[in-house]
Amino acid sequence: MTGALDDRGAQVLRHVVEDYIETAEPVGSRTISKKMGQQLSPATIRNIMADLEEMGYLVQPHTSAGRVPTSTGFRYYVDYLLARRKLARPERDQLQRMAAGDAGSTSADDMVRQFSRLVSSLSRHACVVVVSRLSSQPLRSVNLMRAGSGKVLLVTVTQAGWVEHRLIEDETDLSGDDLAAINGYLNELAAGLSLPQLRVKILQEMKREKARYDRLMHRALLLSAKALDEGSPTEVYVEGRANILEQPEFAEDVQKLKRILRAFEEKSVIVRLLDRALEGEAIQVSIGSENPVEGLLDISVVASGYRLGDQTMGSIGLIGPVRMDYSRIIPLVEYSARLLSSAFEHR
Amino acid sequence: MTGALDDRGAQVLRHVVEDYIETAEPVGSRTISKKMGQQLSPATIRNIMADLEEMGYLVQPHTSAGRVPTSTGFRYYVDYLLARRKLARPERDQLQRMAAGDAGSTSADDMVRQFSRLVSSLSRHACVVVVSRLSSQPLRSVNLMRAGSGKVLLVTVTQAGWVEHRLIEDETDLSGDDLAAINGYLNELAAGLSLPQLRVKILQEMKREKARYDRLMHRALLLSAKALDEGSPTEVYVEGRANILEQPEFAEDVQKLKRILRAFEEKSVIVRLLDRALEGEAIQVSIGSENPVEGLLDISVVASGYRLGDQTMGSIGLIGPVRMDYSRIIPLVEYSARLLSSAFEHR
DNA sequence: GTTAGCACTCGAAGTATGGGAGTGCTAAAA
DNA sequence: TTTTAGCACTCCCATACTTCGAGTGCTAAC
Repeated sequence: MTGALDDRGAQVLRHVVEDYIETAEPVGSRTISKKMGQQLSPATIRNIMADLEEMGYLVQPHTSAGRVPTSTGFRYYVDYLLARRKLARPERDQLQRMAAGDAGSTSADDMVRQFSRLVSSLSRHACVVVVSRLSSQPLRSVNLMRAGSGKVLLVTVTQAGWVEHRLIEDETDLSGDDLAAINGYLNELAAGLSLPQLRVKILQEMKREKARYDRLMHRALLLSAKALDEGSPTEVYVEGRANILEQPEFAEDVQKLKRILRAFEEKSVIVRLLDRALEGEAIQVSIGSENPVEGLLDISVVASGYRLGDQTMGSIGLIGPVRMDYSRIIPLVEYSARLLSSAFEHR
Repeated sequence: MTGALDDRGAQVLRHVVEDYIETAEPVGSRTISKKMGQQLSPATIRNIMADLEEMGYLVQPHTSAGRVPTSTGFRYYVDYLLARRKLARPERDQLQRMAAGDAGSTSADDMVRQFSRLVSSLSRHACVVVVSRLSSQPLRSVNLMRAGSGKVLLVTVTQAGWVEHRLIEDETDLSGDDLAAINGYLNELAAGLSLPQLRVKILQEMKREKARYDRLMHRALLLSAKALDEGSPTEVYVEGRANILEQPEFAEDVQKLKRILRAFEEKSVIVRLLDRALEGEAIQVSIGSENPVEGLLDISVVASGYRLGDQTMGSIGLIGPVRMDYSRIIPLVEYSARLLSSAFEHR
């Protein structure tokens, strides 16, 4: 199976894929012949298609139906045949406005949510944004606040504007003045560090402070160390789930639909779908059976990491049917990822 | 239409509703006759059912099919015929553990999310929790933090443990010491007040400070006043959307399904569905056509407000098909609302 | 190597057909 | 007067059968 393709075979495959993307129906030889300007008769096309089938790029749902591309077929198309369309001007403008314009007064959180919603509506697929390496970002400020008797809240703000808070249990209540003093001290320590770095620093300081017997500061360090042990959770934003319903292939088969929507309820599954994209910055396309979640054979994921500074910080992806319009979706995701990167950069 | 029901009619209606809830199929006279211990023959039941139909409590999908309760029928059932089952012990225990046990170390946010998820899985419907009157809660502490050049973050923690933050634009950068001073001052002002109250107080103070020409404090007040102008957003938690798919009546009709899932994407729609429950503490049942969102004729909402202190703070609701098991769902929602109230009380 | 021609396949859509669940009505029984 | 047995009737549903057409594979001619 799966031999090399000559140019003609490739062109036929391309047309089959593109027609199938458009119509969601099996494609016949006559259609392809027409699409190729009748250089070749349907009969010839049939021969070529039979070859393509033998090589594993196409299948027939049943004898005497047209052909449908397999995952392998789509993969070949995406890797070698795809004519990348540039993103349309108005879409680019919309995205840019959303990513940059609001940056001023919107929290990072809201910005991502709105951005993801826009991408989902532009693509007419479900859009997922994962924010995962929060803890590796350098901090802008750190603050302990009172949050009830026996409880203190540690609020951290990263330089990119992500706010995070965690509750710490603490038997002895600290006075407002104490907290203020601690905060001053903590912020000095934290300047420019990431959370794990801060944690290390705090542990070092604790040894020194122990010697100095400054009870208050020791207490501060103890508290923060406790909070930082946990590590940051991964944030996941999903918008446009309902777009899945627009796909004719799912509207017919409620079982598939169920599986997919159930999967969307579980954060961890979504993260798993996208986490390959976290590796690098390049765009990742997982087609049908290729994707890392078993049981979701009917969906594709187009995702890309985005970075902050010099490391990837999360990923943005579109989830739709295998039959998605990659030539439009891939540039869209690429551009969106780049925009996200720069939006965080310029905060 | 819609006359009074004698006892026999009511009993028949009750059985029709209950059977329909169980089977999702039109109910015939023979079935009812059996259910009632054959005190009455099918023929008699038929007469009664014909009456019930005339009064608007039942309909026939077509001649020679059984009957299905109308919204009016369900309404009558809920108002007068419902035998309220008590919540099963293990379910109560689970809920209690979730609401109380975690209260210590979990943020209010997470607690609500997990609680809602549990309620959804117990009920096998979609569970929504709305947190809307955040701003009326008394504050525990307030804090300004640096959040980038020209930006300051105002973090507020309410006594019930809700954390909120808002970004404020601010041209001149304040030093750490300045912020500390401001925070001390703000916290003194804020003690025991709710956000709007704090806002009023700040505006008062601004007048006085102007006279005193204390530039720093004036600046602090200006910042906070700006942030507080906006009012708190309403938080919405939805869990278990996919449960909708389990209902046979929706699995068949993809159009309905689409409408419902689309509605779930829009926060404002969900809030609208539940906001009747915000009025008081009593349980609210909106059946089919009764519910405030047009176009969602096939779903029912069972919701109840929950309170913090002496006023309702939000609501919790279950959303499912009209044919939901009210006798189980109503006590579940009631109990959940009460638990939420007390969970917030004891923070 | 390409193509016209043709028999063949198979699903989709349309058309009987019988069975059954359930009804309404009537007339007799209680 | 209320209840019930009896019965004709209605209409959905499942099944089977037919037709239609899109599309194929193969063969033989170009």
